[in-house]
Amino acid sequence: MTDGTRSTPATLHDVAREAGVSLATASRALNGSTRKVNEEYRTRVLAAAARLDYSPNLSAQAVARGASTTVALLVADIADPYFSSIAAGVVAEADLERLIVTMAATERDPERELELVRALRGQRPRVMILASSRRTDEPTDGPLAEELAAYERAGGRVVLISRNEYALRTVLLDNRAGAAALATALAGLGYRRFAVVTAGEGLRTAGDRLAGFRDGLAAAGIELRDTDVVRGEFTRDGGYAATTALLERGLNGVEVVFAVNDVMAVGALSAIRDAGLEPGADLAVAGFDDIATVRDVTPPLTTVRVPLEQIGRRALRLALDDADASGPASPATAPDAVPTEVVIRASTPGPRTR
Amino acid sequence: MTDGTRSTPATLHDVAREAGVSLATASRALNGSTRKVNEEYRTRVLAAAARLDYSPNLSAQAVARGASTTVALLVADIADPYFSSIAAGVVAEADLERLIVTMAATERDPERELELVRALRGQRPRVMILASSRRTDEPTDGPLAEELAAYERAGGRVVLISRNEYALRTVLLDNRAGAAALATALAGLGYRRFAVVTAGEGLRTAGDRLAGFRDGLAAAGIELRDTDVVRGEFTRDGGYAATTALLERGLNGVEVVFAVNDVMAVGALSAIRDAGLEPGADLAVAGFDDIATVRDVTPPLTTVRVPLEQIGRRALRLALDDADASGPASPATAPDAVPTEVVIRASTPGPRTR
DNA sequence: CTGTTAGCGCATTCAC
DNA sequence: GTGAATGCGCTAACAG
Repeated sequence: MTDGTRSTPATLHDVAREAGVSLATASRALNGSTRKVNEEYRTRVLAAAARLDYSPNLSAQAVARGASTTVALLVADIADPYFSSIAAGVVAEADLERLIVTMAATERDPERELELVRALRGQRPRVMILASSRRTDEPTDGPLAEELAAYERAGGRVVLISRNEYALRTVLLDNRAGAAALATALAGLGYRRFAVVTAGEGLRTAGDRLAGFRDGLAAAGIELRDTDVVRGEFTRDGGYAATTALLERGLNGVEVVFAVNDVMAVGALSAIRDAGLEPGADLAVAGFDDIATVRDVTPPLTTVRVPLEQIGRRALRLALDDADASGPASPATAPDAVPTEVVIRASTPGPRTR
Repeated sequence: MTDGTRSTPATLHDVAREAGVSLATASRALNGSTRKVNEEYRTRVLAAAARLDYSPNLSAQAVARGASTTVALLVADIADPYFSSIAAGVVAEADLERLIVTMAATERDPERELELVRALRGQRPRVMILASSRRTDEPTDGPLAEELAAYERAGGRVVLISRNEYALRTVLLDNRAGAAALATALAGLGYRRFAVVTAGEGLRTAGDRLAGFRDGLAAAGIELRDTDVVRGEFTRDGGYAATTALLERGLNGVEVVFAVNDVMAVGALSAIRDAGLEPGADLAVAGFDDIATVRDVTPPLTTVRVPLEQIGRRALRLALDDADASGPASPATAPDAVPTEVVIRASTPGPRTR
């Protein structure tokens, strides 16, 4: 029961007094490196701490130690399965290191992102992970770069996910190669006329995937017409709207549409169905990411698998493992890209035999 | 460029010296309440801070002020859309208050939850939000309750989401009434034979929804047979497995299956389809939560809408708004439950006319 | 308004 | 091993 007795939390000082030992001893018993304190005192301190409901003040520890136990994570949208899966990975790995994760959402707004980086930097997090989307028009020497550099100079470690236009640690996701492989696979299935549903210009990820898809088609001797590239927001509704626009304009022979991520692809599926057509049969659909739900839509979605949770884990590891302060990896020693894999499902049954 | 020059972050002290003012003045110029410092000094301090890339140390501020700017959020599984939507709401609302959210995942393990609460308490968060699932066998005077009580006694505010078996602030989600309304609606559609896919015993939310569904059926003069209640994990795969078991056992006339949450329902849809049946037509399906994806599955899922993001926002507001330290609301003044709404979609077309 | 000073809670030197 | 003292970065009285 929480009665009205509002008191301040017990401090280490209180514990020391209660146990009849010095502050230093209490500190050592509760945290100090490996056992250096008499077993008797030790148990007395622990008992006192339990009795007083003592909980070490992490802020105070951080100040005294000059180092926090925090990891900052920036994503574009927490409710988006792409980001929440990455976040789950980061949190899981952080937990192993007894690190606490703080999370913020940029909503894909570069200014917000900058503000958040600034604010989060105040935490002096051990690591800062940026999973939020990078933009093509983003200068590598702008204020964000400045901020990140300052953070690193002060001993922080930043990890980018996906692209490494900055000279910073990066979990490389080869969007371009993945999309190319998808295009190759679809061409192998016999498709010849393609359309792409992508995000508005400016988003690196979307741009790379489109470019990669073009690469793959070109390798198969297929050209992607600019008029067959439609754009929408990088969301389910954006995919729905763009696909609807494509349909209204008239397919003109397009057999399959590639949406640059799965949430847009799912929107595409619904748009096709709402237009009275049958996804897969009348118009095939492929996505990218392999988020959990694409197995359960109808037809199950062909996509490019990206190990989202692992990416999150890897991002944290990357920052923690080279604690030798050797600085960010140079492009030459850049880590291998995370492996992606084309997964063909029923949404691309092969072109209709007529 | 981050060159090798690794330095410690600039401190307020540095800024003060650089600006040629006292520590106090620098502090006031950068944070101190409304303008009390000479405009000239003010700009000088700001300039110095910018020049030095100064970023206030939040930990130090927290220690000095005796109050943090942190909100701790506990969820069962970050990648689950139910929780990530709530989290998105919490983060969005926290952002308005310039509060930082720290997140942890209990993985539905009560022991983990306790550990996490203990660990998070060290942050001295202003608010602690528990969205992780409560269990029926959970004592209201166990160690978790103790821990939460201690936290509140020390001035913290905890908010529970869903159930209020504890005497703590709660965002009430009337799972029971929602499920009852769903049962009523389905009965109104003409269904007479029901099955339920639920989680293993012990989860409050699952239990309440099952009970409510029973209530609703009973009101319609329909009995739910115990043999028509199948259990699985509280996940998509759990729903899939349980439904598969139900199908293998034989439907025996069951017309519609209610899965106690949408992720399980989505699994049910796939299980039905994989068994060679047509969801909706051969076996209707209903879920609970109205997560984003259920509009895009086939057939679109009948469910009970729960304003997940709003719940997250409301949880934070609840904790912040009664900063008058009046303590947790008594049951009598408990806040209204969040409104839920039955949403009938194509997955429950009404019983087959044979 | 500004500067000086005393803490905040804790880790960690340094003597004992 | 243990305790006393110093300092981490910052805020908040407290005097000027």
